[in-house]
Amino acid sequence: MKIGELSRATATKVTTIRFYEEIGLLDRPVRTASGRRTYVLRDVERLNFVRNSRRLGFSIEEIRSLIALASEPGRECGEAMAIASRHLATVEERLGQLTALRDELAAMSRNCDRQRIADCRVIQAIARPVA
Amino acid sequence: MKIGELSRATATKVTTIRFYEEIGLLDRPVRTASGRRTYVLRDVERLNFVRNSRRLGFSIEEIRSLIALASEPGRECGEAMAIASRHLATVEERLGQLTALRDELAAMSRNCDRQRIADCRVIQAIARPVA
DNA sequence: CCTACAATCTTCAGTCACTGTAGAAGCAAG
DNA sequence: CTTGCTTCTACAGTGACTGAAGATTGTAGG
Repeated sequence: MKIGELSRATATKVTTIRFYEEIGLLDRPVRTASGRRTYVLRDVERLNFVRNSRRLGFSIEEIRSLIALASEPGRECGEAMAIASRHLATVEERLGQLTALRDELAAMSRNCDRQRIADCRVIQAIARPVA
Repeated sequence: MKIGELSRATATKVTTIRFYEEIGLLDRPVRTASGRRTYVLRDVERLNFVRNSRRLGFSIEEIRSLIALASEPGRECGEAMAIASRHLATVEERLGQLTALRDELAAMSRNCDRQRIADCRVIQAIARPVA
């Protein structure tokens, strides 16, 4: 399996695959005589794991830890839980901030009825000093 | 007013103030004989405008546009509205994604009852191929 | 076999919005 | 005068990629 196939199989850009290898999220693959990377099923699985983790918002560092954990099937999974829970907490927090922000933006847009800039509620709302 | 005072007045790091000047969000201030930057009230207002915009998630480019608009009090504010509305739409979208993600993370954590890694629901959930 | 074109290779720079560092110089108080 | 704070410039680093330049290699059609 060549890099382009792995790319299509996982919906990941070729450059991103090489980048993941560079930073150690993927193992260095076997090369052909002419230097092309060749991959096997395990590489597809690993890359899917990485992509899913990123989609869920885990950082590269967190993914490194999750991979290390996943490779020790005998261990208890408390640490994996801890990583996921911490991440959930930051997502919850970000969600709260984003909701507040949405409300603020919505209020700005609602209150403005297309007057002149001098009276524009949007501009005024942004210009007022931070509380 | 020196840069340190402006920094305290707006809760903005000194390095960030210099950065905003560099990229043109703040005007180049008058310098003292020895080269120190001196600011006036208008600079505090401008910086507050920038900070508020960033807090609301507007990009540097959007802020550039908003500043340009704000400096033409006679114009109609439709364009400012458009920028805010577009931004609101992207925030709404991000909010939806983040909510879905939160639910997914929460489900992962809920279903895992601290078994061995080999059976860990968190690891399994991440490892499964993208739908 | 030749040619065209696609795929791959390495290396490096760019993105965004800052943040931090090093080393030098200015300034005020004790 | 010295101590310690602030400020100065210039540049490197962050995270997670993305893109481009320029060189090879592989492959399909003629």
